[in-house]
Amino acid sequence: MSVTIKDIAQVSGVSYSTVSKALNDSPLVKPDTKKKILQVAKDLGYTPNFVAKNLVSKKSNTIGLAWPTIEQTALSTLVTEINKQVVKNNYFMMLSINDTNHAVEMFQKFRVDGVIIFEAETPLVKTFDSNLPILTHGVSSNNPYPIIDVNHRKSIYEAVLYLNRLGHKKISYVGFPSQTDKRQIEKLKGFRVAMNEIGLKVDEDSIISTDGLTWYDGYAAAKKLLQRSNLPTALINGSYDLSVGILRAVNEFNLKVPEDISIISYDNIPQMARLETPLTSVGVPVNQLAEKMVNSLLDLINKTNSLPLIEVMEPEITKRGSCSNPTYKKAD
Amino acid sequence: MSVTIKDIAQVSGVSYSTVSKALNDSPLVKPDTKKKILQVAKDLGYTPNFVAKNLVSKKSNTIGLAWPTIEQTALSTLVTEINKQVVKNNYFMMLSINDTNHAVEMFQKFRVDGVIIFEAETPLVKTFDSNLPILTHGVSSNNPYPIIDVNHRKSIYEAVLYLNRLGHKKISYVGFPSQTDKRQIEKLKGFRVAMNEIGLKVDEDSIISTDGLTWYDGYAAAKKLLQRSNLPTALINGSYDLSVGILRAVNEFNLKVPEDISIISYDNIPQMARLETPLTSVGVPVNQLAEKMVNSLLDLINKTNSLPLIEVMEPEITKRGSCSNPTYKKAD
DNA sequence: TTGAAAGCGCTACCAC
DNA sequence: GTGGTAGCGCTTTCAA
Repeated sequence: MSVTIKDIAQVSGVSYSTVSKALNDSPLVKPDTKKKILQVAKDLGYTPNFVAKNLVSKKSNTIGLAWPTIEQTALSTLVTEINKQVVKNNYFMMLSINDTNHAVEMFQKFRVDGVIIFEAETPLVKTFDSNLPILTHGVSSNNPYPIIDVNHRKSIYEAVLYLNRLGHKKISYVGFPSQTDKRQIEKLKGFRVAMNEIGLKVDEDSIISTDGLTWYDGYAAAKKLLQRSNLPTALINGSYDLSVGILRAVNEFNLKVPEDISIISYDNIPQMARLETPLTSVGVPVNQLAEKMVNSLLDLINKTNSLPLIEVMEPEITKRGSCSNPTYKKAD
Repeated sequence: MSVTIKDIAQVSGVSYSTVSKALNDSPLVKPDTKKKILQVAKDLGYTPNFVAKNLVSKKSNTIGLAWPTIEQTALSTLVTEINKQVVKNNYFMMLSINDTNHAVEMFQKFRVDGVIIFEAETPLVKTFDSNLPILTHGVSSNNPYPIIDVNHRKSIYEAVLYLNRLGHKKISYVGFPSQTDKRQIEKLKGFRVAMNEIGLKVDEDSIISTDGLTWYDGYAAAKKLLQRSNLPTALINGSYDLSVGILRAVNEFNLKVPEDISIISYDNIPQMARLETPLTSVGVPVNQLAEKMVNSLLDLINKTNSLPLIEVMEPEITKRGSCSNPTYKKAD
C-alpha cells in the first residue's frame, strides 16, 4: 500500500482536502500549514497517484509518440529532440514501438492528452476518437490529421543555389533514388529544378545513386565517384548517414574539404558538427522542427490555436566550413 | 466528453454494473444481454477508460522500459523483442528515453506494474518505492534490483573452442577493447582464457582492436587485418555491427566465407542470417533473453516466483554456415 | 484559512 | 441474472 493524501492528513492533523491544496501549492493554505504538510509528505515518502489525479482532472499531461522502426540517425535525433521539448513543457512522453494503429489505441485508453504519429510505415486505416488531438509527421498526406512536414525539395534546391553562388559549376548529388520514398524523390527533384534554373546540365555524372540510405551506401557511392578523372568541385548529399560514409571515402582518397571538394549535406542536425570534418548542411534544424511539432500539438490540446492541415517548414543552411569557392578560398 | 459505461447503460436500458460485467465478459450476464450491450458499446464508440480501471483495480497492465541512448543494432533488437513478449502477455509497454531516474519516477506516478531498466548509462542513485518491481539488464551489479545478464566471457570462450574443434589454430579476435565497457572486457577475457586453455598463443596478431563498435570500426580493422601476408584461418568478432563492416572488407578482398576464412560473430540475433553472408554467431538468442526478462518481471509482479539477484544466461552457438575446417570443408 | 462532500469512470461486492 | 452501492485517490466546489 502506498501512502495517500489521507495518510498525510492524518499525520499532520488536517483534512485531506487541505493536504491536496498544499500539495498543489495553493495560495489558500497558510504557509505554516503548507510547510508542515509538505514535510510530512516527504517523511512518509509520498508519491502522487497520477492515475487518480488524471481521473478527476481529465488531463494526463502526457503525450504519446507512435514510434517508427527507425534506424536513421536523423530520425532518432528528432525523437530525442521532441522528448526534450515535451519535458520542457512539463509533459511526459510515452513511446510505443507497436504498430501505429495499435499504439494510438493504447494511448487513447490511457487518456493521453495528445498523440504524435511519426513516420508511420503502415497506413492509418482507423479513425480514432475525434477528440484526441493527433499530429503527424512524415505520413502520407491523405490522412485526416494535421501534418507537419519539411520542404525537402527546397532544401536541395537551396543547396545548389548556394554552391552556385560560390562559383561552382560542377555539382554532384549523391542520394538514394527510391521509387517509394517521397522524401528522396523530392530531394532529387529539387536538385534538377535548381540545376536547370541556373543553366547547368544534369547528366549521369551529376547524379550518383546510392543503394540505400546507410553509411555504407554513401561510402560505396563516393568511392565510385572519386575514382573518376573529372571530379565535381562540389557535392550535395541526401542524408547524415550518407555523409558519414562519404567523408570516409574522401579521406581515403586524401582529399581535403573544402580545398579539393566542397560538401553540403541534407539533415540539419547538430551531429554534423561532430563529424571528422564538420559539414555545412541544409534542412530544417531539428530542434526547430521538434519545437514546432510539440508546440503545435500543445495548441491542438489546449485549443489555443487552430492548425492548418499541412504545414511545411522551410530549410536553412547551417554553415560549418565545408564549402568554399572552387578556387579553394573558404567561404563559410 | 467521451462515452462511459453509464451512457451504454442508459441506451441499453440496464444498470451500469451490468454493463461493466458484460464488457469484462463476465459469465454472470445473460448472453443476450451481453450481446446487446456489446453492440451498443460499439455503436457509441466506447473506449474503456484505463485510468479509471487502473484506479480501482490497482493494475495498469503496463510495464515501463527505461530506454537507453542506443545506437547498437543488437540492443534495439532486444527492445523490440521485449515489446513482443510484453504484448504476448497482454501487457502494454511504455518507453522512456529520459534519464533513468527520471523515467522510473514517471513510471511510478503512472503506477505501472513493473519496470525494466535497460543499459542505464548513469548510476541508479535513487531507491525507488520498494513495492515497485524493477528488473535490470546490463546495469552495474551493485544495484539492489535483480539483474538479468548474459555471459559474455563464455560466449567468446565457446567460439574459440568451437573453431578449435574444427581444426583452426590461427584464430583472431576483432573487438573493441574499451576500458570502461565491462561487456567488451569480458569478451576479450573469454578469448584469452580459451586460447590459453587450448595452448594457442595470444599475440598482437591475434587480437585486432577496433576504435569503437560501429560498422566502420569493423570495416577498418578488417581491412588492416586482411592486408597481412599471414592471414588467420578464422575470425571471431565482437558485435553484429562490427560484422557488417568486416564482411564488406572480406568482400573487397575477394575472400570467400568460409572457404578462405571462417567467421563467427558475437550477438545471437536473427539479422545475422540476413547479412550478405549469413554468419554463425554466438550469444544468448535475443528472443530467449527477451522472454526471460519479461517472464521474470511478470514473476516479480505477480510474486509467483522469487528471483535470484543475478541471473546470468548462457550463450548458444547458432550455425549459419560461415565456419568450416581450415581445409575448406564446410562444417556447419 | 480550513473542512466536508461530491464526483471523475470504473470494479466488486452484496442484495434481490 | 441483474441492480444498487461503496470506494479507489484525487480535485474542486461550497460552507463554515
